[in-house]
Amino acid sequence: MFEALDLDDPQRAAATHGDGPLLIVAGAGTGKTTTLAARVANLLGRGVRPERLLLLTFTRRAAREMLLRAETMSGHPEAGRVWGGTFHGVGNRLLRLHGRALGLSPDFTVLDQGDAADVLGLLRDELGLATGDRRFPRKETLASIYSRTVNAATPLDEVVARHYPWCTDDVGDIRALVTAYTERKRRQHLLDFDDLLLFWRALATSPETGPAVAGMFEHVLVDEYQDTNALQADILDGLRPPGTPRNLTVVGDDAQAIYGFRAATVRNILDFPARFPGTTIITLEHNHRSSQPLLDTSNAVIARSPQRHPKTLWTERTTGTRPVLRACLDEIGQADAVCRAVLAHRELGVPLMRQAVLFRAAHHSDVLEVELARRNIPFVKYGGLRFLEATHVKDALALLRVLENPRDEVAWFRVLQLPAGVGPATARRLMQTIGVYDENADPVVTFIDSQVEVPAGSVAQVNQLRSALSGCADEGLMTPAAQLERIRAYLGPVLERRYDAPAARLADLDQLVLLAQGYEARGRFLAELTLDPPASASDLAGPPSLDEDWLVLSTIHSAKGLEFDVVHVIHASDGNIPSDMALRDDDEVEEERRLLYVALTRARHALHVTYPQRFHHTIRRERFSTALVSRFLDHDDVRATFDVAGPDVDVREDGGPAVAGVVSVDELLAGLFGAPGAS
DNA sequence: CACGCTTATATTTTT
DNA sequence: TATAAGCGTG
Repeated sequence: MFEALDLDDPQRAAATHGDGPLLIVAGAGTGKTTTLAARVANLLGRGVRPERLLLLTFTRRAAREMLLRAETMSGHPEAGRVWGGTFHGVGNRLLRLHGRALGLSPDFTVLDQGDAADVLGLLRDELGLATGDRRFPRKETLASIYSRTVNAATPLDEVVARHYPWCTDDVGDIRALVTAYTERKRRQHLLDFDDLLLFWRALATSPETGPAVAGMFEHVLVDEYQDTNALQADILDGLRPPGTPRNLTVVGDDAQAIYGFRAATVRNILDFPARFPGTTIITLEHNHRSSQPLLDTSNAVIARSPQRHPKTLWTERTTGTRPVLRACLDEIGQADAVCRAVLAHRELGVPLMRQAVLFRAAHHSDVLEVELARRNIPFVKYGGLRFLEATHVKDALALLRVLENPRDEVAWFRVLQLPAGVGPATARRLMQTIGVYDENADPVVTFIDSQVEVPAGSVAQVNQLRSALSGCADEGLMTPAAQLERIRAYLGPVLERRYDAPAARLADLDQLVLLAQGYEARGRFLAELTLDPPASASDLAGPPSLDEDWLVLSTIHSAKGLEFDVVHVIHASDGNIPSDMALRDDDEVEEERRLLYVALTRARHALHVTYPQRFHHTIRRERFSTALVSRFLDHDDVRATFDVAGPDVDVREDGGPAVAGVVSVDELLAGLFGAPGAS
């Protein structure tokens, strides 16, 4: 079955490898997705039951795509029954099945990073840490400190000293806070992202449950291994029963490690052969993606990385256009240059969907997005979408969460403050009254049935909340979507009271109802939404138009593993790549270099790298600074691989307004040919 | 005690 | 930009 598949020799060796640990060191564009999918297909072909296979990927989307390909390759219709997903997603499923042995209730609530920060914020108040004369770290910072400590498996003092030095004096308080946080999560059946990994490891390593869990899987395959952390490595270690062959396959590229901020460590790849004796190592160096001129640039950039596992990528596609490095006057000039290049490639036959604009931080595309909208160039943006972080979306989900887990304190705290006139103090008192903290109480029923004491002006609104909850709780047969419809009806007036323009927010709630369609169980919907939130506006609303073409905008992180015919990297200036925020030590700077490398290696045929020579600070509006090209590109040998272009002086001169005549002609033409309603 | 106002402040990347 | 903390008012 593999003969038809067009694998090169090392790929085939990896796909058909028998039992025992296998490390595939796969350079960018060397077809690791194909190889991994082929290996899954091969295992299925050898008679391994799909449900005895575990495929761990970085995103759920990656798992889906890989299993789809495996299904096509193998002609095996059951690849869908393979256990596939992220570490967190699989941990969630396993813990709902087997968590009872660890004292977990199977209907625990999963907290995302924001929820975790909210819990920490509540405790921060309760412990009186915010009221001192000293500033205490913000709840978001506290959540990062906690998460980093857990994932890096490093003592708190060290993490704080190294990554949060300004919090050194607060370590004692942070420690007390974390103790309270852990205790509260346990009492309220809450698991944060890190708990999913911690409990999974506990499940896998416990003498009681370990053998059963380890026995579930005959083969385990892990993608993007360079971006896993110490905790995840421990989990893999515990995932095979002692004395059986370690049928563990990991794929990764140390040159593409970009999740150090999440405590990922390249040690996992480097130490793999030592940790799993008898490891077979296969290196993929044959690049099937990029033309040689683009590889020359990528190779030159990564060659300066000091801690590199040396690899020489090569390709048969020795011809092709050279990449372009373009300095622009300012962000407007950059947006203009990108639009022109995008349209020029489209004229040459590259659809917008095969082109991507990549950037370091989500807000780097703001100016470009305005320009694209102005020119009627459709696009979807990946990364940086904060749909689930919007207050009104959190409110709706909090109502659902209260119904699912009546002990969920943060959800109650949010829900009870929805009626006007009820603030933090009243909410806290109500939570005591209805028994949120009482293991044997049913707070939802108590709240609905008993007359609780609230401020006189709030009675009517509290009754509306009561009736909304009872409307959802009454019927056990109501689907999550139907419950959300009821919640939306309740929240309508609340949003109208609170916001000037409630329409857009109500539309978000409609999206939420749509996302819930097809789910039978409320708990499952909540957990999956948390673990796999919509990654782009198109995930929510569907593509801009079904028969239309659209440009991809993405953070570099979210573009990991993807490829495009044409890639435009923007804001390639020092301060953005590398980010000013990531200059604390050499390790951080090197991670930024690899980030640029990841961006460059997404391109198949053409690559445009641009940077504005002057850009405005979004914070202090009046100020702008002069930017230099990224330090990773500012070397003669790197520049030599580019065609270098200067600013587009015909667009703007020294920051003045665009030439009036050009604009009015464009507007005239847009009026004649543009879509109805477009200016 | 809630809420609307002001001022200071810190900003990346994501499961 | 958006959140947190502080202050005055009802």
